[in-house]
Amino acid sequence: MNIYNTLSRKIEKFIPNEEGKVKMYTCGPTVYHYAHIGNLRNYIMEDILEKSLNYLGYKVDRVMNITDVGHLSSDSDSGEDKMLKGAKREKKSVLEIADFYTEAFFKDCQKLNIKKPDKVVKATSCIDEYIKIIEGLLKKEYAYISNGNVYFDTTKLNDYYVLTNHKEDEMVVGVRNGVEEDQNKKNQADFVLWFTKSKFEDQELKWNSPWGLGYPGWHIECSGIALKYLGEYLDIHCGGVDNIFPHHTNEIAQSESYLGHKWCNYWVHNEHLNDKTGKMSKSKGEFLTISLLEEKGINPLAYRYFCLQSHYRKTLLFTFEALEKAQNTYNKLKNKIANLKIDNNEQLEENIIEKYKEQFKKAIENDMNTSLMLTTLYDVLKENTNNKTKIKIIEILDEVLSLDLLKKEKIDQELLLKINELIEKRNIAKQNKNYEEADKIRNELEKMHVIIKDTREKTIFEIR
RNA sequence: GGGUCUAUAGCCAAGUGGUAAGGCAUGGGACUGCAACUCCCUGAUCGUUGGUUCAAAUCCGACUAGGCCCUCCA
Repeated sequence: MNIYNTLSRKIEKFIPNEEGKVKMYTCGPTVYHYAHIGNLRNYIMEDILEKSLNYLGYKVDRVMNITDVGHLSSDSDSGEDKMLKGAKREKKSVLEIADFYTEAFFKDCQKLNIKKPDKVVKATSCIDEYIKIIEGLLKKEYAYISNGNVYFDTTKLNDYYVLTNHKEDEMVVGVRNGVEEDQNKKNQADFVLWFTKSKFEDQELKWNSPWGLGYPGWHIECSGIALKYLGEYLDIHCGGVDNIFPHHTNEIAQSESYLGHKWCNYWVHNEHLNDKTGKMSKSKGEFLTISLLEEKGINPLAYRYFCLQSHYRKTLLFTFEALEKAQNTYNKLKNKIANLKIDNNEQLEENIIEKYKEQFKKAIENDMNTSLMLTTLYDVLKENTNNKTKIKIIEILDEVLSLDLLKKEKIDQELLLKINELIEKRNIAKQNKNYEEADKIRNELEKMHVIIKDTREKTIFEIR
């Protein structure tokens, strides 16, 4: 497989440390609020990556963290803690908030057919690991203590800005509003590993440490969890492009200084979902959640399709119009597939299956080109072969795409009776040329989300 | 100001030096009582501008526009 590596800024051939196995770490959500659909684009693409690697025959060992502690909105020990802010907003404890939104997050994932990673780890469950790493960094003098907090000394590294090519003197400090500089740091680029001094008097979660009662800095969390669950050598680390700096840059600094060798070979970053004003965020513009889309009549899987049409390294512009079109496309595709009727005498054409498995593989290997993966689907539909073979191929491809292409809605028996009754009534009306009555029934069915189709033999229907 | 990414039809896109895939939308037609579904037909000098080359959407330079990052973030 070829994949773009932020470390080299090039598309590289993917070679894991251990043949046939992939150790993959993906930055998870901070569970202080619902995920918006922009966040979820990232998880959809990571899901495709994991499933693509499976498709290529790799055994993927994947870990995702849940940030349920100490996510400061600023570098200094001022500002607000996001978890705490969420807790205050809803008058709950930090842990209650974390549990609630973790569950909400995985519910959204489920609706989008995003597989839950085998290992999902809460940040608060690995405090000992962070302390161990910080102690190691202090011992090696990569870290120092200042006014109660422990900081990472970025001047100890030859190349701190491996991911970005930033030049320190040309960086603007506090470019974002509300960022305060921490006066305890020795250098501008240093970052906190452990806080004991906090201006939050009501910080709920604190742990004992060699440096006093406190809580971990944000970046140490991912390093700690990855090292604990995936070992010293990581193959792939994923996240959104906004995490390249400082989060991932700092992870590399901590982990490699602690380990004394290179840590992760491939850094894979997903581009954002933008609205017309730019990056979607929880703090500005419309806060679009999966539930909100559903309220507007959008199938979550149509949103998944919308994302797959594009490429993970390209910003994608969100509009309701574009999404509705994607839903239309998705429905058409499902219709076409549903119309493939199998004749029992049909034999699977293995050479055709192989041909498309290969085509799909090429799309994956081409830097995870999801748009080409979807094209493969359309090629299959047009292929000169029997339906049994087509369905077999679609089944194989859908293991990666996860669009429920072959899934039929389960219909409640009572509803089914009602629908058939109405259809029959309509057909009688039609026979009597009572079209007014026929159309009335059709409208009634439409209100029940039942779309009918008159075919030569009989009237069939589907539920949207 | 610095870093980084992007630019192909109304939209999403393929393309990896040999003369622009595919999908949706649009328009036309078949089918239908009218629709829907389905099927057939329907569109591009590839942001601008120099250069390299027999040949450039593709390589190089400049410019333009936009996104993201520069200590919240997917």
